[in-house]
Amino acid sequence: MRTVRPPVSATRACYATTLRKASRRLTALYDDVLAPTGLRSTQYAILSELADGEPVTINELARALVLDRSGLGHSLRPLQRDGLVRLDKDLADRRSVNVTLTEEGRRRYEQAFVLWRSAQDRVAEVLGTSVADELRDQLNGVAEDDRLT
Amino acid sequence: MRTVRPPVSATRACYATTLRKASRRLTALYDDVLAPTGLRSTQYAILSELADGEPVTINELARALVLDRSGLGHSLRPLQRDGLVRLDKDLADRRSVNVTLTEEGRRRYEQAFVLWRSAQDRVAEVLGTSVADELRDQLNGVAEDDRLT
DNA sequence: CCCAGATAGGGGCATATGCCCGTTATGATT
DNA sequence: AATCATAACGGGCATATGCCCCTATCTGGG
Repeated sequence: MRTVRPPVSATRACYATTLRKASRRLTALYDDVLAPTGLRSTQYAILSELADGEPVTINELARALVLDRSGLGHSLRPLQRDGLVRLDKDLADRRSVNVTLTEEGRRRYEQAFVLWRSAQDRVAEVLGTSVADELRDQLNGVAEDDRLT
Repeated sequence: MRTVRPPVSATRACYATTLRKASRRLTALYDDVLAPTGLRSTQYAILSELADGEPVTINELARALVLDRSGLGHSLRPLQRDGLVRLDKDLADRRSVNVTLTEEGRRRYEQAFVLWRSAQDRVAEVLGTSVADELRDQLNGVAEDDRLT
């Protein structure tokens, strides 16, 4: 016996694939909006994580962003090269590297922040603020759920 | 004056960043589960989109997966190299390239399908089936929403 | 004090994604 | 039939991510 209604396509059934599709769609939107600053979504995310000013190690940053530590190291190179972040050996634990925003990095971040907000507004406008916020909060839960490992 | 409760971190506020974090978390889980097959999540997604057997062009595939056309072209190379998919010029429109699963590709897909289901079950078990399904359905909506462009 | 085990990164390699530009093939217009 | 706009790719380049292995440091027993 076959289902009456056509089953959803295989990729629409997969939790991970759906998440990646939605992620690509939204990332493209933010990338477009942020383009004038020369920053990409991921780069913006890194800068915003550093924006409070407290130095963080690569490991801490990776955990906060749910990123692979090595991968984050690579992603920091362009930012360091462009003078937006600084990497300093931690004096107390010389295995660690502290990442901080440079002045230039802060300027760039603040410039991007304005555009970022307009991207956020656009999403809230399309999905509805409460829907978007609830969705985001649920996804933060998924992102931080250690059982999903 | 400062806020009483610590504000959510900047990256937890961003719709796109949250989506990418959750996406990375879940993709890592699926990659782990699929590892024995030598397929990654994205590759599995491509194969599953081809699994119904009807040939699709690179463009159609890209749209279905919310992927950049050029990027998808690159992603197909490893699959073609490993003999899992075949690329043929469309006879009717020779600009187009039809992508189809090879026999080997189908075998691999079916092998991966079993593991994929266990990954799905794991997610459903952690989040709850109805929560996970609703979340996924909402995200499919986001992925397909042309207003988010 | 010394060593075994654990931890933080770096480097290399492979895939993932996207953008831009150039080429080829269609199709609609004149 | 010549023309021109459009569509589908391919190739090159840059960042995004992750994995694995190696090195430099810590750290907690002996």
